[in-house]
Amino acid sequence: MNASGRKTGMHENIRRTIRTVPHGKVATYGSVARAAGYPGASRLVARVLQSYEGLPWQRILGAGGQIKLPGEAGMEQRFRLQMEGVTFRGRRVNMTLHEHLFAKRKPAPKKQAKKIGSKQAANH
DNA sequence: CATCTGACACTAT
DNA sequence: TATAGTGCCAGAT
Repeated sequence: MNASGRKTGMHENIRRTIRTVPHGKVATYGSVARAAGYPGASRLVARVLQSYEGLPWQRILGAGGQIKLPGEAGMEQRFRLQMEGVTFRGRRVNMTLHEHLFAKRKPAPKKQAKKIGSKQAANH
């Protein structure tokens, strides 16, 4: 990692978080961002979804369970979700039944002020 | 380095 | 419920 701090790690964290959303469940951009450790970076989640392949992108929705994908892509997302057993309430997903709750996470990835003696102290 | 842009979120109207 | 303005964050120009 960089002395300055993490860099590519952000995308990696977000990707990992997205993969934890199980089949038949959904999450929102905002909740994924928080769970990954980047509260407020909802737009970053969207960027990651477009940048990487192999992610369960259909399980990520806008606040309230709304599909944010425009046009046909949005229709496909809805279709895929329904294939997974996800139900809708009008145009939005019934979050009450399908929202995936992430485990609590650190408020932020801030640089921990040197915590304990580090791994070296423990020595291997 | 300044701006613009986008699969967003939140609040006010 | 729909629209508009503001805040966010990183990548592209």
